[in-house]
Amino acid sequence: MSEAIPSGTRNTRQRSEVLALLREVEGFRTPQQLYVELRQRDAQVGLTTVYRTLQLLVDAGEVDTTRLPGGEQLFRWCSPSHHHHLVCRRCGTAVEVKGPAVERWADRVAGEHGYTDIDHTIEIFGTCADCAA
Amino acid sequence: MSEAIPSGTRNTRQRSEVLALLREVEGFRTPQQLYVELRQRDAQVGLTTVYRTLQLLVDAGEVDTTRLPGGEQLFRWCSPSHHHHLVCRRCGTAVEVKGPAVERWADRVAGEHGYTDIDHTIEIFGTCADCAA
DNA sequence: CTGCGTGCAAATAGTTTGCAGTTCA
DNA sequence: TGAACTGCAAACTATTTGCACGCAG
Repeated sequence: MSEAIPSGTRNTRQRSEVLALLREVEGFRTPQQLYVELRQRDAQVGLTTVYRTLQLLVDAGEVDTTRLPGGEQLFRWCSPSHHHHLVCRRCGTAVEVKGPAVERWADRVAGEHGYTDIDHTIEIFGTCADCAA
Repeated sequence: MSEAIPSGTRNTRQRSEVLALLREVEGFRTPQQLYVELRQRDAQVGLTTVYRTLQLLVDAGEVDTTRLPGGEQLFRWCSPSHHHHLVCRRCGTAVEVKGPAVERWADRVAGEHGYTDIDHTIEIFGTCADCAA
């Protein structure tokens, strides 16, 4: 039932807690934030485990990761299709956005310069309507 | 003559060394790399000073900064106009690219979702022709 | 002169790892 | 049962800061 836990790994209480939280929140979170939120809901999970679980999920392609301009890692439960994010720099709420034209632009530009094995990062940061209020 | 050092600050040997190196190299560098390269050319500059000088230059808008997927900060001497980078993930060589259409897309998307005070990050990573050889 | 700049060493912050004890399959 | 998992504490990495001294203006 609690599918989502990568196969070949164990389904532990801690992992379920992390997964459950990730699926509930709507934006990106740092491992530290997740740790705090877990404690608030009385979920007994160590910070180390939060980090390890997140890494596990990233490897399994079940969560999406990016970085704050300041350098901390952010994680978010994420739909599998390729897209980018519009992230509130205050509360972390994120909106998934698509931009097929942008993808094409990136590939074209890279190709024109002789670059191969292209990958790209597009993040839009702003203050969401709620936080701006 | 060695203009480029932000006004209101002193023109020291160390700052000139950092600036000179930045202007010579063509790609992004981490503070640590710059520090090593400076020592190799017998420029006596402390790591702390490298960090402080880079911060100074970023504040003055004279260098451009971004992050490696791993999280370390990268700095590059950079032309003043707004643009993005196509960075070789192997050697750090970077090409400045412009994409007015992308800028507009980012602003429009953000606005549609009620976000304000927009900023964006667009980085394209790839392997340059030389490194692919 | 005089205060900004420098560099060492120590402090931080985020993240990772070693290891002994615990737990799932 | 026994390998995988957990969590504490310690290790690490990148970066920042405190402070006494030095040099630019």
